[in-house]
Amino acid sequence: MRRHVELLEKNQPRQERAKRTYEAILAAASELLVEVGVERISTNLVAERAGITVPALYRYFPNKYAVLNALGAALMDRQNEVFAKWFKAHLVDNDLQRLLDNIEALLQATLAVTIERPGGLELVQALRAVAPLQEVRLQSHRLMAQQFAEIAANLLDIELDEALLSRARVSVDAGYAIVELALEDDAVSAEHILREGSRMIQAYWAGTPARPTVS
Amino acid sequence: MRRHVELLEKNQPRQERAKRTYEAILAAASELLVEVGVERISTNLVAERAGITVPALYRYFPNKYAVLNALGAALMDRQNEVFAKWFKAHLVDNDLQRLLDNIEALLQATLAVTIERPGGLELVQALRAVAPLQEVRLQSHRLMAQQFAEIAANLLDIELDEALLSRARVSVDAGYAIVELALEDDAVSAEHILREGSRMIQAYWAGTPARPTVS
DNA sequence: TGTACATCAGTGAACGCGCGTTCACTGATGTAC
DNA sequence: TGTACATCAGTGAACGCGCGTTCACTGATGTAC
Repeated sequence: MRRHVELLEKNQPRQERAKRTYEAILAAASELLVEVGVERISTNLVAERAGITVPALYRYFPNKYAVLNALGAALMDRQNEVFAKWFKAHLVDNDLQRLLDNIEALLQATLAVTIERPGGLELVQALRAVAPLQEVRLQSHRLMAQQFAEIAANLLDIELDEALLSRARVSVDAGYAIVELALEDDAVSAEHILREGSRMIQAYWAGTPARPTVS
Repeated sequence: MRRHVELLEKNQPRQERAKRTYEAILAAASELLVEVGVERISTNLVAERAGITVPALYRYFPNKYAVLNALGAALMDRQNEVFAKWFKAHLVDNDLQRLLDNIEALLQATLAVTIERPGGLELVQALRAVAPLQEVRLQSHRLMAQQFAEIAANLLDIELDEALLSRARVSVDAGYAIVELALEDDAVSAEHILREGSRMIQAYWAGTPARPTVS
């Protein structure tokens, strides 16, 4: 029913000038995502804002979805990076509890990465709502859940089965829901929301059965 | 920056024929939300699918956002209704534990209501991503959080402060995140996700301090 | 170090199309008498 | 019970506009010699 949309980029920028153009396109798209929204953004608008003509944009991207895809992939990479750094910083002595104690820091860092660039929240919401872009976000969440589940299986000395993977995935998606909630509703306190959200995830994992230690 | 968009409906359908037309518009919009997505849906497309001409659509709605707003409001109403019915069914003997024990049923019912009509998931995602429609969803979530917090304050005999409200809101948004996850990723088992999600919310509330009973 | 030239990068102009929106109009409905 | 007629509902045609996309072209860059 829904036609396939090409998301791959076309020519890669080679010269210096081209790289600036490429970056200008991404920056312009970010701004417009905030100003006019996904449903109104267009290649014409992006090119104009970037200070280039439309055919110049077409040199690098086949359509607007490819532009948003590039932006989305970059954000997902940054989020995955935050996740990896967090493990590196707090995974010591094979201690799951220590990891859990620092979940609030993970949510805060994820929030920070998302608002760092203009249009971060709008981009995440667009990745959810626009079918051709959904896989970018889903893959990122699947990857994080997989990594989380592997580490948990390791620390708890239990098998990585579907139940554990579901647990991890629920945690990942709940974590992002909390970050998005903190960003999208001005009526709530972002600080309180992140704190409560991390408590929820902590409480959830506190009840995970570990293999009884043989002494 | 972002221009104001009129969401109010114009003329109300009065005659029988008009009501059929009105319903046909909503049904067509639902279908097209699935087929072409929010970013591609248009009044022209909706009118054509509904079997009417465009000016007939304009008789009832000022633009496509108003159509989506009407659909969204209807879905939010249904979700609020599910929430109210759930309380009615499981709130007995002032027992919070009993309520928590049945959270999975609430998630299942919410999921059922969302897939009941075509385009349910796509609509929820659109409500998130399209700025003029965001308030519909946010208001619904705020309302549920408020109701949940009031009941919890009552049952636990504690004060309804911002912390409790944050708790309730985090629970509500986590709940919807879980339902959406179950719907949007074919790679996961909806059943497992709902079960784990309800366990998470249960674990979260299990740690809520109640006022110590005076004996 | 200088420059010829192949390649890369970006432009101007044009196209057909679907969009949102409005108009004066015809036809359908339902009710007052 | 019948019908005149006020009101409601929907149409056909038209508009200007921004959209996506392509073309033959000019200009910029950088490197081989």
